[in-house]
Amino acid sequence: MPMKKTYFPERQHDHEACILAGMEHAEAECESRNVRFTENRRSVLELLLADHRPLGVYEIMEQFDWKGRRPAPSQIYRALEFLESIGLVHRIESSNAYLACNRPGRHRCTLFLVCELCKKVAEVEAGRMQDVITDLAKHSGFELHSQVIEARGLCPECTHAPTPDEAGH
Amino acid sequence: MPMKKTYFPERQHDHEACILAGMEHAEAECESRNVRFTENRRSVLELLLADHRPLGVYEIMEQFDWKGRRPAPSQIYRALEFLESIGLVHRIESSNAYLACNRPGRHRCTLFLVCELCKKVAEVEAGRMQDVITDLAKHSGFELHSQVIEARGLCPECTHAPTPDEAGH
DNA sequence: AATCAATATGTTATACTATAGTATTATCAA
DNA sequence: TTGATAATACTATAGTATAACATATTGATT
Repeated sequence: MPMKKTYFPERQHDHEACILAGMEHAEAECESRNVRFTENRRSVLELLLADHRPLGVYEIMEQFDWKGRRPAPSQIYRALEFLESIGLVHRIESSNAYLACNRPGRHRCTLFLVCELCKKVAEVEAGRMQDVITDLAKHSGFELHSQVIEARGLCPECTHAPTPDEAGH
Repeated sequence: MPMKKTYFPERQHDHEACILAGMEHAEAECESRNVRFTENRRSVLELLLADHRPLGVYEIMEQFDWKGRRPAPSQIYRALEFLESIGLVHRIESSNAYLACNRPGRHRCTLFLVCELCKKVAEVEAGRMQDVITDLAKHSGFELHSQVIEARGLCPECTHAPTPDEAGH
């Protein structure tokens, strides 16, 4: 019987390394696209990478303490828009919140598995779904620009032992 | 070559009959579930049925003129929550807006095709996608509760002739 | 170095979306 | 008629998002 692959971040993964890798990838991505990876954008991405949950803009604002100042919402939105445009951040529509991409550049189409308890999100390659949507759109004469595919439910850990401790994180 | 089926409401369909059918179905649905189809709920559904676009809560509030009073947001939200819970209304996550169900009780799983220009929405049966999601969730040890599948792009009419007239509706 | 265009930020204001909480009213069954 | 349940009315507030305009930074060009 094959081991199940959860796609959710492992409880004991090296989170420091995980953040670092994310920042390094971002660095490289900006360089290769010849766009600027400014302090603003860097700070927002760092905050998002620090968590495997999507954060609302006001959560980001609260944690954002860049040189003692408080950023206005538009600052955050601008950074998010930029990060999203180059695939470093995803917006989770059903949560109105933003998630640092965990698998940069690897997915043709992504299904997000959103845990309703601990809020963690897994990104799953969903090429098969992309094909079905493309097909259905074509048959409807619909010119497809983008799609949103999100599943809501309980992650493996929360299914098994949904404790306040897990939920609290 | 087979005729394309758009799933979008036909320009010349009998809209009066369409609204009436929606209200009658709602009536029957509430009766069979033994829940109350109150004035509040009725009014909100009527407003949604009058349009094949999803409406924001504040759009609904503006149009809502029940006995001269102005409802508070929570009134509308309560009606929407009720209508959604029995499948008469869908929430379109990527628009933060609400749509009267066009094909009540007919779909196992729905893909929404959202036109970014005229805002009309088509509901397409997406059983194949449900199967794929169920499968992916199972392999991730994810307990699936619900899913959101929305495509954004241009409807057949707007693809062909995107005029202000069409967009304006 | 000085200039210019393009990009990004700072700031203020405002609009839109959503929920909490409490009091009151309507409905219906016992 | 009383009591339980469901629904509404109302007030307040929290959270999400954009517009508009001024300023500053960057980097290319002269």
